[in-house]
Amino acid sequence: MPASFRIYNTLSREVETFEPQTEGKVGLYVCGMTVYDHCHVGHARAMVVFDAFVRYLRHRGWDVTFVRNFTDVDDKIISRAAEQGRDPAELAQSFIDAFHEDVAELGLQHPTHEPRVTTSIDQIVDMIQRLVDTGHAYPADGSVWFDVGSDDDYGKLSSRKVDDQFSNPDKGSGKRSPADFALWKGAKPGEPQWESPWGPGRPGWHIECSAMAEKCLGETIDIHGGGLDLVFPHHENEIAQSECSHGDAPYARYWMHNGLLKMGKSLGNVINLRDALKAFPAEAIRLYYLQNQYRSPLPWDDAALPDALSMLSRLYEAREKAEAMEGEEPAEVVAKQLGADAMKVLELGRGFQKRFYAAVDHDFNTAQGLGFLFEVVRALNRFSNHKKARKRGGPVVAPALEAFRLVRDAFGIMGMATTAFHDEVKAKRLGALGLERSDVEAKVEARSQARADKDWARADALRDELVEMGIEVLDLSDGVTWRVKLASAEEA
RNA sequence: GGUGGGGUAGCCAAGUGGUUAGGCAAUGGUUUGCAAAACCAUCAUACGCGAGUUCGAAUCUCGUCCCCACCUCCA
Repeated sequence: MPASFRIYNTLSREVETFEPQTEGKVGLYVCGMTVYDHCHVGHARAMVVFDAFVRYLRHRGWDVTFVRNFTDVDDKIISRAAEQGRDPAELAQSFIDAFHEDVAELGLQHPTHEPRVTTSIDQIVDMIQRLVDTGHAYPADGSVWFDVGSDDDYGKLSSRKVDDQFSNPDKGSGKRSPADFALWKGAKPGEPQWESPWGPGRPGWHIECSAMAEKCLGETIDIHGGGLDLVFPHHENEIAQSECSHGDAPYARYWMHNGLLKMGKSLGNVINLRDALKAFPAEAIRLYYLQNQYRSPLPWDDAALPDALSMLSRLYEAREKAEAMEGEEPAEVVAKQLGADAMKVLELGRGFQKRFYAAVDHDFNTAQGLGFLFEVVRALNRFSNHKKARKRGGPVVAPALEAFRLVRDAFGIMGMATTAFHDEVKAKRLGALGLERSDVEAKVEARSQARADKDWARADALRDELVEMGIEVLDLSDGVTWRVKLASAEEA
C-alpha cells in the first residue's frame, strides 16, 4: 500500500492529495528535450526534480510509469542542421546520444519509456485525423490547424482568454484564427517529411506530446510534468488536443511544473550540463536543485555549485565520522552514559524518517527534508567531538546512518563511498583549476617533510604556494590530507 | 495590458495559526608549531508597508508598495 502524498496542481492552483486512477500506480509524463543542442543546467533542473520525484514515489511504494520524450524533429533542429550542413536526423541523434551520456553521469534513472516524435508518426497522424473528423481541426494548404474556437475549455490551465492573447492576426498562413496552432506542417523542400492524408509534412510541436502520452500511458495520465514556461502555450494546447480527441476523458489529472533557473542568454550564464559535470560532482549538482523547493525560481551564478559542493562535503564528512564509530552496547545505555549530545543524535536519527516523509509528502518539499538531515549532521558533528564517541558511539549514530541511506534511496544523493566521493571532488576540482594531482601531492609531501624537520618557514612557504594554487592543506590528528578550495572556483 | 507567482536576518532559503528549519559568509572562542578543517558562541525576539480577525499570525482577511515569470522557441 503506497503512502499518500500531496502535490501542487497547476490546474487548480492548490496543493491536493494525490488520488491515483489505478490503486498503487502513477503514470507520469514529463516533457523532455528538443535535441538541437546540449542539455544545459536549466534543463537539468527539470530532469533532476522529476528523477528524484520518481525515485521518491517508488521508495514510498508507488508503481510509477515514467515517460519522458525526445522532440527529434522540429524547426530549430532543422535550422541548426542547415547552419552546420548536417542532416537533421543525424544532428538530433547526436544530441540524443550526448543527452544520454550527460544524464547518466548526472545519475538519472532511465524513464520507463522514452518515445521520440520520429517513431510516433502513426499515433500523431491518427490523433490529428480524429481531431479533423470531430471538427476540432481543419486542413489548409497542406497543413492542419487546431481550431481553438471549437474548444470551450481552452485556457483552463493557464487562465488565459483567447481574445486577450492574440490580437495580431497572422497573414497568409491559412489559419482561421490567430489562436489556432499547427498540428501538421506541410512539407517544405529539403526538410524531413512523412506521408499523411493531408500531404507530406511533419508534426507540429504540441501534438507530439499528446500522441506520445496517449501511446505510452493511455487517454488520461495521472501527472503531467514540465517546466513552468511550458504552461502556455504548450501544455494548454496539449490539453486541447487530447481532450477534444478523447471525448470526455481528461488529459492529465495533476499538472506539476518546476520553477526555472534564473539564467538565460541575456544574462550570459547558460552553462551546459556536461561542462558543469566536468568541474563538479553530479551529486553536488543534484543537491543544488533539491535544496530548493521545486516550484521556486532558482538563482544561478558562479557561487551556486561551489556552495552546493560545500554542503555535500559537510554531509559526506559527517557520515564518514559516523561510519568510523564502533561499539556493541545498546544505544540507550551508551547515549545515557555519554550525555546530552549523544542523546540528541540518537533522538534526531530515530525521528528523521517520520519528519522527512512528512516534509517530502507535502508538495515534494525536498528542501525541508534536507534541512532535517542537516540537523542530524550538526548533532552528529557535535557528538563526534566526545572522546568516547569513536569507540562506543556506533549504536548511537546507527539511526543517523539510516537517515543518510534514506536520502540516498529517495533523492539519489549520498550514494557514493566516502573515498570515491573525495576522489571525484579532487579529480574534478583539480581539472577545473588546471592542476596535476601528482604535482600537488609532491608539494604536500615536501611540506610534510619540512614539518617533520621542524623547518616551519619552509613548511609555511610550501603551504602558501599550495594555497595560491587553490589547494588547502589539512593537518589532522591522524595524518595530513588536502583538498581543493571551493572559494576559488571561478570557472563554473 | 492580460495571467500567474513572490517579497523571511549580511546572502541563499524552508515554513501545512501556537516548540531555535537549514546552508553560506563574517566576527570571537576551543584546537593547532602557526594555520586549515571540525565544534561552540554571536549576527537572530527576521518575516515589504498599513489595518483587521484571533487568547495567539511569517502563516488567515482587506488595502497598499515593490519584484519576477509567462503571454514568441524554451526545462
